[in-house]
Amino acid sequence: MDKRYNPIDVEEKWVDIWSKKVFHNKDGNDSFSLVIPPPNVTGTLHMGHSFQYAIMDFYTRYNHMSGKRVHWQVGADHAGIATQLVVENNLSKKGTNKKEIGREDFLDEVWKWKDFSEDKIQTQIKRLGSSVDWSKYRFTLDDGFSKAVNKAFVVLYRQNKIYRGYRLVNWDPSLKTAVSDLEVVRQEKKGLIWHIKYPIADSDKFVTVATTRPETMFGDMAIAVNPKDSRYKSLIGKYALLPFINRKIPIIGDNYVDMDFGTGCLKITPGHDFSDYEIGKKYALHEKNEIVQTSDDLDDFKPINIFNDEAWTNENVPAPFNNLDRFKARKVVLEKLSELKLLTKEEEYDLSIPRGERSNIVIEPKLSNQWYVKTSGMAEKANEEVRKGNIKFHPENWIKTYFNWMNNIEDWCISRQIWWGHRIPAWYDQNGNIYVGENEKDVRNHYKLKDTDLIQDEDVLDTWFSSSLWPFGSLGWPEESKDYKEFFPTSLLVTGFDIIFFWVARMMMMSIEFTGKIPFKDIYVTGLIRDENGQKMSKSKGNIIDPVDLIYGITIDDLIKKRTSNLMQEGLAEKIERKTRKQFPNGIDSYGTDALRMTFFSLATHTKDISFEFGRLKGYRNFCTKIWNAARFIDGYPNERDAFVTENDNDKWIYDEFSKTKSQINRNISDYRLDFAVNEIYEFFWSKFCDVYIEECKKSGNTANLRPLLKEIIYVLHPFAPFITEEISSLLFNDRIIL
RNA sequence: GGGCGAGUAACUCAGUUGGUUAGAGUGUCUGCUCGACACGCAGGAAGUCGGGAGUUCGAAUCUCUCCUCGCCCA
Repeated sequence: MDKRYNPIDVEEKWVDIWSKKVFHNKDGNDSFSLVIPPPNVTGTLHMGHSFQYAIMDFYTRYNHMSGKRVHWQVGADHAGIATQLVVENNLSKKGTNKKEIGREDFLDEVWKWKDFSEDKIQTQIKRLGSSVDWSKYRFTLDDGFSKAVNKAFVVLYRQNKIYRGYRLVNWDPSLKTAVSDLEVVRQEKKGLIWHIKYPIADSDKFVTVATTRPETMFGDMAIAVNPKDSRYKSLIGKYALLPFINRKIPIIGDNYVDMDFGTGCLKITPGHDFSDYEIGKKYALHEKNEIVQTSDDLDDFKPINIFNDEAWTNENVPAPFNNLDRFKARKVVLEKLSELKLLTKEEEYDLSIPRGERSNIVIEPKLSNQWYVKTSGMAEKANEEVRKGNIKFHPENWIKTYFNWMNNIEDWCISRQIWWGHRIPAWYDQNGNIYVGENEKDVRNHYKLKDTDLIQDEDVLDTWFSSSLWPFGSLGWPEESKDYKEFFPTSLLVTGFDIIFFWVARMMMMSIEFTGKIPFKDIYVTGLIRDENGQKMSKSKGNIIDPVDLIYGITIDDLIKKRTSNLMQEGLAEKIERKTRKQFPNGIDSYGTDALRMTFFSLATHTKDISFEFGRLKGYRNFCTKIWNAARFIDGYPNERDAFVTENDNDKWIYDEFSKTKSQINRNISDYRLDFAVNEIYEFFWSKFCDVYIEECKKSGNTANLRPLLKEIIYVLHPFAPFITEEISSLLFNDRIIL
């Protein structure tokens, strides 16, 4: 054995063996299963993935060693918008775009990218030693999974739990698709609010509204005031005239209006604001002969839309305001209002601007036809399981976050106007009638259509719709497959708190809906890995660390190359280079996978933000070397006995300590506290086994117990550090820990 | 506005549910090339546990309050 543990060769040897192996334990009594949160095929894996996979691998190996039948389901997610964007960027670098090459060729490009990315991801998962079952690999767009997705859609539709609706959605004008509430991020920003005078019809008076979005005035359909507001009480029932277009809009009284906000008069633009939409609906606002009217019949409600798909003003907006983008339109409106002396005030105001999480462009509420999942009933069933304790969060405090969202859940918009994804299994005839079925043949059968021309919906499903089926879909549902029967519900889900709403909650709802069972019993919620200063790792900050570079090490020049390539912003490269050189003057050392894993475990505390720390990584590399050297020392003694025999006080003491350590570790593992567990084994191995027991053995010459004890310890250590323990086991004991 | 969380050694963090002198890793200081290991060994320094008040025999831990930061939802 080498004097210093050299992880790379050892690890590559076991990676090769394990990636061909099926970790199963066919004859085990109990079963333990978990599904990988399928990584997006957008590129490569990051620290967060490695972190979670280390934890999943820990539990898989641990349960495997305790004799259970284990199954860790592996796969990848097509990640609709995200992947499509990557490929679109690649195309634009080549000087073309998706429109130019068309839907079919574009999808070919995406599939090529998927293969490329998938290959990298698989190599990475293997390199971490992950004990997944590669023979069961699934992709969310593979044939079987797509069947599950279609089936789910059709079943929900036929139970009236999916519907198509024309309403206001979050529209991303650059991607030209609807996105869900969760995909919109709010940005706090100082902005302006304007006071605008609208003439009152048949009068020489004015009413002044305050708005942050003057450009939407062409979509105004009412002015609302609080009925208790003495300033405006008398105006209720009268009409205002919309400047420039002279549309007559009613002044309505509604308690919704906050008297202290702005002027106390609110312009109501149902086609371009979510709250206004609700008010517009309440009064069923609709325009007839340039006059907006109210009604008691909801069917009359007809909001006015003033933007096209790219959020440029459309034909409902007169010249000179039409055919302008929103920001230009605002400018022109303000200028003209000012000329007419209708702009009375402009003041600073704190804005909360909605932006697309992927595109970063300002989201525009837009009226459109979309598909929705009715969530309220499903949410209630999921909540019930959580309340009863059948599904547990660890740390349990996340239950609050979960309920906070679930109790206010809204219907889920699941259609996206993109190309990469599961095409919505709905067809239309020439009259616009909707037919839903798993495929066209199924549709024709089910609806008894013969030669009717049918056109399939152009849209695809939200990626999270398919992901929500992952725990059972990946195991074979809707087929009653062997894996589904054996491993569903799964035992454990390991995932980040950031996708509790996106994914965890939705899996719960869908799983109960389709299988009648919960998808998992325990949820191990992890924090997010950040850099050493607690900063989020990102390309633009130039602080990304690739887990592979911690395993193999990387030179400073290569690291800089990695961090500064494909930067979106000019001038950033120099800054990143300076920072990187300062932090890693000599590049990054090789630490090996076991050290990285144990570092992750020690960082898996109950905190949300996890600062990734090199000091700790170094500490666990030292620990690996310590393990190696202890084994090397013990290897110098002959094999005298197979089992530990207590012969003296030293033996008794260490064996006691060992038992205590084991039971403590087992407790920590079932409590999902791997940080405690890894401390426990570290402390035992170093301070007790090495510093005291081995030293005493040396002194007394009673060394016969060293080998058998080491063997026992190596087994406890294995889920923490699988590579080094397996290597020592084969070197010293000619024995495989994982069979 | 509602909710959640953080503030403990120079740095990054634990503190397993109120119990002896508050812990770890890294860093730092002193001394060690002594037969496993300098990625080591032996020893050491280092903390008003964000501030204040309270409950208690006893508080980093419970209560109140204030300050500073962060996240999520509207």
